[in-house]
Amino acid sequence: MPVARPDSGETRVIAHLDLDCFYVQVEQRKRPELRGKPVAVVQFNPWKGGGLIAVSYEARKCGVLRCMRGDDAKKMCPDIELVQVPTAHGHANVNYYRDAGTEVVEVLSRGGICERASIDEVYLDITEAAAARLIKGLPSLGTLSEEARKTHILGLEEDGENAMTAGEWLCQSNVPRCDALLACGALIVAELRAAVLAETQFTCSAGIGHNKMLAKLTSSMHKPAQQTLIPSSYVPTLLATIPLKKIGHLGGKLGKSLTEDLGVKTPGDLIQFSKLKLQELYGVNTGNWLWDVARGKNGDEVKAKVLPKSISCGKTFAGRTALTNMTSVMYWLGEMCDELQEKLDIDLEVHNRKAKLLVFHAAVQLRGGNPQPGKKFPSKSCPIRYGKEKILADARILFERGLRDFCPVNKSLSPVKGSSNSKCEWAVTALSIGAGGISTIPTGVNSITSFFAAPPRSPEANLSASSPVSPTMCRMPSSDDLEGMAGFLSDGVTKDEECGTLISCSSGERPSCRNLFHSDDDANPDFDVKCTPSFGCIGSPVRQKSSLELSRDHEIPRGCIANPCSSLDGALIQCSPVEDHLSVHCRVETDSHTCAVVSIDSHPVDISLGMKYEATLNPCALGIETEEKASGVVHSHLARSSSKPLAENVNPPSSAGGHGSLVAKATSSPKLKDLWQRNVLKRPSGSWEYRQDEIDEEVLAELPAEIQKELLDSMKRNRAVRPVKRSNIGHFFPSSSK
DNA sequence: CATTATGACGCG
DNA sequence: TGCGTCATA
Repeated sequence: MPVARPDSGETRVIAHLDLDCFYVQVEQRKRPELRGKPVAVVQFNPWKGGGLIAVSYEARKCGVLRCMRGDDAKKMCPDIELVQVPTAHGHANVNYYRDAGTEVVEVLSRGGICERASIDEVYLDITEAAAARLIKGLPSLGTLSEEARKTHILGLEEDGENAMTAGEWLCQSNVPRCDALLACGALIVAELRAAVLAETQFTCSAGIGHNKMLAKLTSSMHKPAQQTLIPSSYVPTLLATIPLKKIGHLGGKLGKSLTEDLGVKTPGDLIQFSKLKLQELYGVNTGNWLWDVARGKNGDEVKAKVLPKSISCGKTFAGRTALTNMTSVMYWLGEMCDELQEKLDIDLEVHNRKAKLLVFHAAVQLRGGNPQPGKKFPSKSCPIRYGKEKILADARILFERGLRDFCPVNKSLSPVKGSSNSKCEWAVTALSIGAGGISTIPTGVNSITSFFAAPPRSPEANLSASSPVSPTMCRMPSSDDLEGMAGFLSDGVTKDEECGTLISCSSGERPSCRNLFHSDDDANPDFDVKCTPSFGCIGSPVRQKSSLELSRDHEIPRGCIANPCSSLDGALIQCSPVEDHLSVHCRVETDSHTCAVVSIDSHPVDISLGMKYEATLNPCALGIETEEKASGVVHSHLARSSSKPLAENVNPPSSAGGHGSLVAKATSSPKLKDLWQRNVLKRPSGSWEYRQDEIDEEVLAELPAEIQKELLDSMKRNRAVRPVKRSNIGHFFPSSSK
C-alpha cells in the first residue's frame, strides 16, 4: 500500500531511466548480428516455445507482444530471432542480465543519488548536479548537445504563434527556478544516457521531473532511446489526460477500485475528493498518498540503494510437470539451494554482505480428500544457516511445516496417489526459496579485529603484518555500514532483563585475516574457534559477570557462546570504542538454530596486552537447546525463548566449540566515534540503546554528505509513519470473495 | 494448471 | 512472521 511522504514540492530534480527492451539489447550486444532485427528473448520452457519476456522494437512492429509464446511469435513474424534465456540449475538464469544492468548503474551513479528500482530501471536524484550546473549559468543553444536538444518537453507548443523548440525551452531565461533546474537536469540526463551508450552500448529512455512519480510516468512516453521532461506547469494537464492506471501502484486493484467505485478515470479526477474523504475510504496512508497523486505530488525519496535486499530463486511446475512426490520436490529444492548458496557466496565475496532469513514458498494444489479452492500454501521462514546442505535441510523442514498447516485433515507428509479419502494428495506447482535481511557485514578500520589485532605499540602483534588486510576492510565505513549501524543500534537491543548467563572462552588457532570478517565455516577451516567454557551457571535468572580472556598470543577475542552444543555459525560482533571502554554486542547463531544476542562491556582496555573483560551477557531471543548433552560444561539457560529450534530433533555436535566467525564493526573516524558515543546510551544492564532523537546535529553535520544523507534516511525510515488503525479498509479488498 | 523469475513494500 | 499487492523483463 502506498504511503504518502512529506512532499518536497518542486525543489528536486528526479530522473527515471529505463533500459529499452533490456534483455534483447543484452543479447544484441553479445551477438551484434542480431542488431536491427526482430528479436525476442524467450524464457526456457518447452511448452509452446517458451514465454517471451523481451521483444525488440523491430519485432513489435510485426505485432509481436510480450506475454506471447515463442510459437505465436514465429507465426506472427517468421523472421523473428528467438533467443533463449540462459539456463542453470534447470531453470532460467537472469544473472547475465543483472550484471549487465550493474554496468549501467555504475555509469549512472556518477550523476547523483542512485536507486536501482529493478533489473533495468534506475531513479536518480540529480538535484545537486542540476543546481550546480545552474549556478554556472543557463544553458545556451550553441552548447546544447544533440541529445539534450531532442528532449521531449511535455506541453511545449511546437506550432503556432508561441511555437518553441525543445532547445529553446531548455535555454529560456526568466523562467521559474524549478523549470531552469529541470532544464539543467535534462542536460545532465542526456549526458548520462550518452555515457551509458558509449560505455555499455545500451540505449535507455528517461523521464525528468520534480518527483519519482512524474519521472517514472514520463520515462515511458517516448521510447526507445529518448528522454521526456515534464515541467510542473504541465502536470495538471497530464494528470487530467492519462488513464489512472499509468500511475505507479494504481495499475492493480486499488486503481480498479477507484474507477469502479468512485468513477475516477484519470489521476486528475481524484482532485474532487477531500483528503478526509480519501482517508475514510482508503485509510490514512493511502488516502494521503492519493490526495498527493491528484496534485502530482510525491515525496518518495530516491534512496541510495544499488544492491538488492533479498536474493531468491524459484521455479514453477505448471500443468503436468507439477511435483507430486517428496523425491522430486527434494531434487528441485536441492538445485535451488545450490543456486541460492552460490548467489549468497558471490554476494558475500563481492559485497561483503550476509543474509539473516531463509524464506520458503510453494504453490501447492490439493487433490483428493477435500481440496479447498482458494487456500494458499503458507510461506515459512527461519534464520538462515549458510551452506547448501543446511539450506536444503531447513528448506525441507519449512516445506513440511507448510504442508502440515496446509493439509486439512491428514498430517502425513507424503502425497498419496489414488487418494483414499482420509489422506491428502498434493501437487507442487511452484517452489521458491529466498534469503532476506541481507546487510553489509559491518567493518571498519578500527573494527574490533584491528582494534585488537593491531595495537599501535605492538607491531609484531599487528595482524595486518602477517596477513594483509584487503582494501575493503580498511575503508571508511560505507553508507551501508552506517545504515547497518543505525539499524543495529535501533533494534539490536536485548529486551530480556531477567536472564543471564556466563560465557568464557579460551582461544584457538590464529585466524586468518579474512576470517575475521567472514564466517565461512566450511571454506575456512583455519578459523576453528575452540570454545572451552571454563565455568558457568545453569539457569540463573540473575545477571552475572564473567570474564573473557584474550591472551597475548591470540589478539582476537574468541567470542563464544556458553552452550557447548553449539557451533558458531554466523557470529556477528559489533563493537564501539567509547572512551576507554570497549563494548561488544554479539549476535550468535548456533547449529541448533538458536540465536543469542549478548553484550559485553569491558573496562579499561589496554589493547596492546592480553585483555580481561568484565562481561555482562544479556541473552535474548533464545531458544538454546537444552543442557542434556552438555557433559558437565557450561550451558545457557534461558527463562524465555522467543524462537523455537527449527528441527524437532537436533543432534548437537558432540564436542564443544565449532567453527565461527567474528565480524566486527567500529569506527575509525573520530567524528563517527563521537557520534556513536553520544548517541548510544549505556544502560545498567549493559545493553545498548540507540536514541536517534538525540543525535547531535553538529556532529552529524561534520560527517561526509553521503553518510549524513544515509543516516538521515535511515532515521526517517525508522521513524516512518506507522499506520493508524484502519477504519474501513476491509471492504475495499474483499479477501473472501474471489 | 500455462507467464516466469525476481524483487520491493505495506499491513495486521 | 506471513501474506498480499504491484511491477517489469
